[in-house]
Amino acid sequence: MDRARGLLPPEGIDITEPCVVRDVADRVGDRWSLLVLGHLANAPQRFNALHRIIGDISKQVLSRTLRRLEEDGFVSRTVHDLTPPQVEYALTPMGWSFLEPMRMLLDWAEAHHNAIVRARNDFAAGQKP
Amino acid sequence: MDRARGLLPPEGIDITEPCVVRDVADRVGDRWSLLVLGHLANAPQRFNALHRIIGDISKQVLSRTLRRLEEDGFVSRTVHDLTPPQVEYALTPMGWSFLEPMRMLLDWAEAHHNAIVRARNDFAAGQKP
DNA sequence: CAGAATCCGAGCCGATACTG
DNA sequence: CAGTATCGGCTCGGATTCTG
Repeated sequence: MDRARGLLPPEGIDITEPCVVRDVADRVGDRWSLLVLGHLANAPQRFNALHRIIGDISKQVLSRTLRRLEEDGFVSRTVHDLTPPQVEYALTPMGWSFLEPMRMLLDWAEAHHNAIVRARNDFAAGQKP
Repeated sequence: MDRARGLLPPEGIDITEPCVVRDVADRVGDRWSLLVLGHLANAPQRFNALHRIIGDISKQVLSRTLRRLEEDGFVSRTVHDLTPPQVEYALTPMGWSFLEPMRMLLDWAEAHHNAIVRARNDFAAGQKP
């Protein structure tokens, strides 16, 4: 796949600051963050709305996920003082800007998902017998 | 940041298959995989060469990281039967193709690293006192 | 409605020691 | 040279229960 290579600078990829990418991977590489960001990209949502939409996430984990995303500036949390209380989560400008590389990743994942599954099976077949 | 919004389809982001992106995030979201892929993008490397270049990774963890990347088809492993033995790791075509979205992510991470650190500090300042 | 408290199990990371 | 074996610690995810 030489065309892929053509997209790179002569020296390949420069990984001089692993700590930098770690800050992103730590936040976004977990089980639910990408999913939550994807849903907030469709529309701002309240807590239980997100909980219903995603379905198989516990409130505990959703709470932690949202707070971490808020902590790193991907998501904003605004409290409307009503009864019953309403808390709305939305993407910050930084959260919006992250959607572009995120979309690249999702597209790549979808395009290569079958290849990954096949590679896994081939590897297992080569090890077992 | 409406320009970011303009890059998206009307409905935002479609997260209909969370399991698909999980297959990628599971492999690439860990502590070392991106770093290893970045170095193999520069040149194929042998085990101890990678170990020296990366520096602060144990042989144990490097071994596991490489095997998982091999298992999912990002990396190839070829044994040259010599004394002393030589094992060369290189990117597969799929591994090469992954460099493009990966580069997007790295660029974004570098561009927003300071903003993330600032957001973290602001959040901590808002909670503590 | 929007969480917090608590406890559990799984998996990853790391260091050290050993092997063909 | 290129790993494996073993053990420990830590964090993450999940289920359950309780609160303002």
